Amino acid sequence: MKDPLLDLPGYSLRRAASAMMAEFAARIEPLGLRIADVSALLVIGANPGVTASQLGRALDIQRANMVPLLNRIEDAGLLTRRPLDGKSHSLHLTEAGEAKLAEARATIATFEDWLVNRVPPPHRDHLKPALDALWRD
Amino acid sequence: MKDPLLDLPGYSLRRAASAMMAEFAARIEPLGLRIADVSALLVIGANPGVTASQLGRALDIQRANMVPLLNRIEDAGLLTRRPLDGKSHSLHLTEAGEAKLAEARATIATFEDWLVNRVPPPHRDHLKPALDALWRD
DNA sequence: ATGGATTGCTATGCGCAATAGCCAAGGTTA
DNA sequence: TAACCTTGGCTATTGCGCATAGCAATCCAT
Repeated sequence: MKDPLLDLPGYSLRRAASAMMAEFAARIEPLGLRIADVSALLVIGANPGVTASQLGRALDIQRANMVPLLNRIEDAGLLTRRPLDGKSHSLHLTEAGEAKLAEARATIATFEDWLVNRVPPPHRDHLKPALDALWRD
Repeated sequence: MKDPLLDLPGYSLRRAASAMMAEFAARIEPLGLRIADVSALLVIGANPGVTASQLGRALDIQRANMVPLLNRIEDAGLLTRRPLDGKSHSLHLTEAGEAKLAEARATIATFEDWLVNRVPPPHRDHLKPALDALWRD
């Protein structure tokens, strides 16, 4: 069957992202985490005390959608919210959060290696710069 | 703020795909179509008479999810379902469907050019092969 | 002819994102 | 200081894409 979609870079991007997200979600699920959780843990871990809105801006997640995300990882005992000035809250990982983050980092490293190694060597080093040009301003 | 995500090719892939899909959805929305609709129209247009399940396999969309998709473009008068053998249906574009597909193709061409040209020339030709390696078997 | 596979479908749920609106707290300007 | 606008966190709702489970009818292979 003819498939005109196979000529479209945009379609390749869509399918590749979908496949890789499914793979990563499967690898991170045993840790009890979702993809969005992992991204939040990484940023909080690298920036203890960030506020929820700062985190949302970094992840490009709306304020409204940060709420259930932070609730979930707080309920899991990975995160504490501390009132900062009566309006903002600062976010910090608990010890369990730090431990979970360490596990996640190992999973991420393995996954990223696996992903990059799927790309044939001649193209490998071009993938990330090309992708970054598509979304970073 | 430190952002460890920016070093991860997988994250770049996720963000790039999200950004490009949003852009394409915005460009195709004036035609009254969604991204999934366009992919279906393209494949049906190139393969008149395909069955719904063949189409679903090409697009990697579950049978169950094909139903509302095909209903929608049929209700829009773009598609006819013809009984093929009492079990399968063959799919054909109507004249309106062909016309809409022609419009969509123009939008797609413009979009794909725009997308590819966002990638700096040194990386440009590597993007699609790299992406294809991530999802095509 | 029987059993297994396929087709199209309903129903339902999940994950992620978007919008509109609310209230309290901060910042800015008159 | 008072009025104003903005920001932060939140609720509630919606949409989209995708997944699973199950069903009835049909086709196919042994």
